[in-house]
Parts: sequence; C-alpha cells; structure tokens
Amino acid sequence: MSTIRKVSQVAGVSTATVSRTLKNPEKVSPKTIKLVMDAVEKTGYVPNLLARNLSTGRSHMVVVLVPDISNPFFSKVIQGIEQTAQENGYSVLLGDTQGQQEREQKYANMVLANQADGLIQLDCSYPFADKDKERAARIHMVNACERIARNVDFPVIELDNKGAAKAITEHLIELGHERIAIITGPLFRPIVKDRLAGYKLALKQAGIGFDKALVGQGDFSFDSGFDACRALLEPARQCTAVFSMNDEMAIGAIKAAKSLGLSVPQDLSVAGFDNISFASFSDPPLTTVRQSAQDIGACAMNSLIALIKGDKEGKKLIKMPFEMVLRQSTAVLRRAG
Amino acid sequence: MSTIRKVSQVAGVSTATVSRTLKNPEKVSPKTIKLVMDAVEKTGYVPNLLARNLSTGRSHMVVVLVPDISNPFFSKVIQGIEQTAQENGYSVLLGDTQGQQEREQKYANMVLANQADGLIQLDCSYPFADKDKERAARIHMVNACERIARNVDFPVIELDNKGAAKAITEHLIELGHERIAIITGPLFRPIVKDRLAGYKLALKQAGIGFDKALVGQGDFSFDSGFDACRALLEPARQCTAVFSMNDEMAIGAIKAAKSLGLSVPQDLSVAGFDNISFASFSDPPLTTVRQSAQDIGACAMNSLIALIKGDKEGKKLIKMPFEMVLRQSTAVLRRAG
DNA sequence: CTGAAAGCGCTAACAC
DNA sequence: GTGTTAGCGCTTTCAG
Repeated sequence: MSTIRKVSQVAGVSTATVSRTLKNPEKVSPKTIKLVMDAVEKTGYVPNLLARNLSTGRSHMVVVLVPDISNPFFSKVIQGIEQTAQENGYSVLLGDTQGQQEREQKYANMVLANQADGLIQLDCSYPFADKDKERAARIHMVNACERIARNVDFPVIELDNKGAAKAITEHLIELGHERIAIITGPLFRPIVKDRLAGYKLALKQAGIGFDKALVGQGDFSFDSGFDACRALLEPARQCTAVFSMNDEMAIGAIKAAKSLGLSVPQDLSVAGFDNISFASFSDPPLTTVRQSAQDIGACAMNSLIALIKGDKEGKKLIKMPFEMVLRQSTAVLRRAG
Repeated sequence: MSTIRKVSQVAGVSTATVSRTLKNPEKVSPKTIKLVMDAVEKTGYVPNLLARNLSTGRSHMVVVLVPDISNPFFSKVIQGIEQTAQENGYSVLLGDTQGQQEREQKYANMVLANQADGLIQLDCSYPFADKDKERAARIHMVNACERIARNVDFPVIELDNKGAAKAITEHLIELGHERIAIITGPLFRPIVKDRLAGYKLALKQAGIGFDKALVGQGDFSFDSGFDACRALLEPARQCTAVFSMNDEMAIGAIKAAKSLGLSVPQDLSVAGFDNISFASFSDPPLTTVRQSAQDIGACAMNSLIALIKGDKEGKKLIKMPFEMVLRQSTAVLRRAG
C-alpha cells in the first residue's frame, strides 16, 4: 500500500500538497499538479478512505433498513436509492432486517458509531433502542414507503395510499361491483390503515355499505392472498370483486378463484397494488395501481442527502403520485340471471 | 459525541483500558470493568468505528457487485450473503452495477481504497480496470452464480449448470418430447454456455439430433422469453416443448403459447430454471430447477470470510446442488393423430 | 501557492 | 492488570 507520504516524497512536495492536488486542484499550481500526478501514477497510489473518513468525520455511507430485500417492490426501491446515492457520491449499506428489531437496532447503531452518515428506514418501526433515543434524535434519517407508527418526527416519503386505494375501489364500483372484498396486510401498519380508509371512503361515497365479512387479512405473501381469497369466496358472501393490497396477494387470489372453478375476470374481478413487474405476466394480466418504487427510492435518498447537507427546509412529507394500470383482471360485473 | 478519552477520564483509567474492556474484557479486572461500563453508560459512549477501522486496517465491510438487484434470483442471493455477513460481523455494501463496467470499477475500487475488506462478484465480468490489475490481484474476491469469463483465478461458487440443464432436458425427453426448443440467455455468458452444453448432451445421449432452428435467444427478461417463444412456435419448427434458461423467460414463453391459442402443458410443455417464488404461482405452475439462491449467497460469503482470514486452503470451485421441481407446466407428449 | 504540524478516535506494543 | 506512547493515513488550519 503506498500512502500519501510516499507520494509526497516521490513528488518532492508535502503531504498537504498531495491532498490538495487530489481534492482541490484549483488551489495548486499546474506544474505541481503534474509532479504529484506523476508520483501518484508511479506509486500506484489509492487514497485510503478509512483515513479520509476519520479525518473528515464523514463516511459517505447510508444504511438502508429493508424488511425483505427479496420482495420485488422493495428491491426496486433499493435500486432507486442506490442509483441516487451513487450519483451523489454515497454508498449503500444494506440492512435486511427481516422485521427483527434486534437487527434493525444493530444496523441503526452504525449511524451512531459514525459508520454511516444517515439512515433510510423502509419499514414502519422506529429502529433505535429506547436507551439510544436521545442520541438518535440528532442523526439523519428519513422514512420511506411506510410511516413510522410511533410519534417521531422524520421526513416521510410515501404514496398517497388512501387516494390510490380509493381510486381502485372506485374503478371496481364503476364496473358495477358492489360486493367488493378487500385483502389487507397486517392491520398495525399505517399503509394498511390508509388503504383501508380509502376503500371505505370510496364505498361510502358510492352509497355502498361496508361489510366486515368482505375483509380478509393477509401478510402480503402469495399464499396469504390465496388463503384469504378462498375464504372470501364462500358463496354466502356473494363477492364479485377483490381488491388486494399488493400484487402478490392478488395473484394468489386469482389462483384461489381458478381453484374454485371461477374465471377471472368473468366471475371475479381482481385488482392489485404496486405494479410489480410480474403483474403484466400473470394470467390474466393484473389491474393494479402503479407506484414508482424507484422514484420513491430516489426521492428518499435525495431527502436524506439534503438532511446531511444541513437543509432544515426540506419537506417533512412527500406524497408520491400513483397511476391506475387497467389490465384484464377486472371487468364489468356480469349480473346473474 | 463522547470519545474514548472522555470515558477514560470519567472512569479514572487510561484509554487503553477502556479499549480493552470493550474488546477483551477477560484481560481486565472485574472492578475496572464495572468502573468503565458505568462511565460508558454515563457518557453514552459509542465507539467510533471509523477510528477503529483505521486503526485496525479492517472495515468489516464487503462489497457485493450485482448486475440487477431487482432480479428475484439475485435478491435472494443477496439475502443469503447479508445474513451470513451479519452473523460474522460483516456488513454488505451494495453495488447494483446494471452491468456497467464503470460502476463495477467504481465499487471494486472501494476495496483498493480500504473501504471494504473484500468483494463478491455475481456477474461474469472482471470488475477491475486493467491498470489496477496488479493491485487487484492481492485483494479478496469471490465469484458466485456466474464464472468470470476472463482467465483469472478466484474462488467460484456456482450451480452445476450443465448437470441441471441436462436433467431438465432429460425430463422432457422422458415425457416423450423430441422437438425440444431452448431459450437461452446471452451466449457470451459462461452459465449460458454450460446450460446449452447440458441440453445438447442430454439430446445426444438420447439419440436426438441437435437442431439449430430450435434455439432461441433471450436476455433473461419476461419479454424476451415471450418473443423467443413466439418465434419458436412457428408451425414449421414442430416444437412440442421449450426449456427456458430462467423462470421469467419461461413465464413469458407460457404467455406466448397462450397468445397463439395453445394450452400449456397439453400443446406445449414449458420448463424453467431457478425456481423463483413466482414459479409456483404462474398458470400453470412451472416445472423448473431449484437452486437455492440463499445458499449460494451464504456459501459465497463464507468463502470470502475464509479468504479474508487468510485461509489459502479454501476450495476454488464449489458446485451447489440442484433439485428438479416438477409442476404442471410439463406433461407427456400428446402424439398427433 | 506550499509546508509544518496538529489532530480525527482508536488500537496495540511495550513497559511497569 | 494497567498506563504510556506511538502510530493508522489523511485533512486542515495557520504561517509564510
């Protein structure tokens, strides 16, 4: 390993000059620059970032807490984060937490330990231990996708979940459906509450009563969508459409319908949420709500960078736009008899 | 920020003792430990890892180069890597390279700059610039999923691609198929060559001639699978089964078949590769080859840790086992007339 | 425009 | 067992 000292000796200048040449060449004379660059070349010098980081007190890293990187929605968000980080000279430390508090805290502590300059939390939990709360209040953190359930105050980047859920429910209503079931995620999660609220609002505005029997709960997995839908399709519930809070469960729901001999969308309309890449390749292709996961990631990273740079002005709540994607899994209600 | 010095003052001991208490408590007397721990508690001390890293020359980070984190197979591999890293005190620096050499080099240079202790490359390219080759030879690197195409010498963790492709082709042959098409990925990639070799070997052993007209090329995306399959299904080619080199393309192929009015598996058997989580929820559920992405990731990380620790003994080539997953997208050939 | 020198906060010999 | 001390390699005032 050649160090800055070796370079300075070879170039016949001080280490300060080498450092300046590399970071602020405009403050160095051209001939010195050449001297230094030649020495760098000759010695094969690569600055030791550990030393630079210690010296400057910045690591140019951010930790990203994600409950499950193998979830296609989150992996897109991460992609957006990584891209933006990269463009701004930051690197991403990946913390796949599996929703475990212990792992969240371990990663979050890297920020307290100066290993990272900031934190993006994609889950809805507050990642610090109570004993660290005071210190944690001074760190840079943004919250994306989910909103931290606890009463803490960090920038949030999220979808207009209520609006989007309302829009997709209205779509089903416009198709003539009234017995519209919903498959939720875990009810403690803010986004689930928001989406449920949007669903109820749409029903209410259309003068359709809310029926608890049409609410099924899942956990955002295929299997849970399948199971929930099987239950919802008991004849007594007379359900003709299902709105699922994500695409995986919607695909599970389609499978459930088929397993009961029903066709989608003739016998049952199914709508999803997220527009994961698989949505257009399901059979039938899935009607869903598109939210740009990459944009959310990019936006979250930009907010974090602003915080790190000291912008106190940044918006505290950014709502990302959504877009309906109408495909073939929803259709006009075929009235019986 | 309280530093080790402040803790040492509060505790009335030297900084060395504080450091020892935190890292090698067995070398410190119980009463001193208590003194120090109380001071740590009181000051809210968190060791500055930047400083520790500089001092020890280890960052306990590894960079992972992945061509596309939103690919469900890779995201599982990363999950395996992250899990194992975590268990061993390492963190993962995510480098989503999009296959761009420039980005690969940027991330790879973090290892040269001491920002990371090692590197896992999931793509088939050599991530260092030629001018850095000499220095790069001394760093710790392992190669997983893909094999670096260039003639360099690093541990490789890969699937038995040839064997798996042979097995799945044999499965189709056993079902009575002889006109078996194949949808490949980019031909320069070693895994594609290996899988193609396995396919050819199976045909040969069964006495079936290899027909170039039954080879379609894709790029591992849904759409490319769709397009390739449409072409392969021209009647003149008389193809009755398709083996696709990954599941996404296989699902695209199923869609292509349906779009031509064919049923899967009655009119066309389709087999995939990878067993991504969607595979069991496609319609029909996909026959495929399971490779445990997480195990590959875990194995890669373990190999890297061994390298970092100085094991020169480690295996240079680890072949991971595969497993056939028979579902409903393949069936016995229905002989015409 | 350049150099000397004092750190950044921690670790690790080496003495005691 | 514990303290002293010299770094790790870089940045950054402050003089000149």
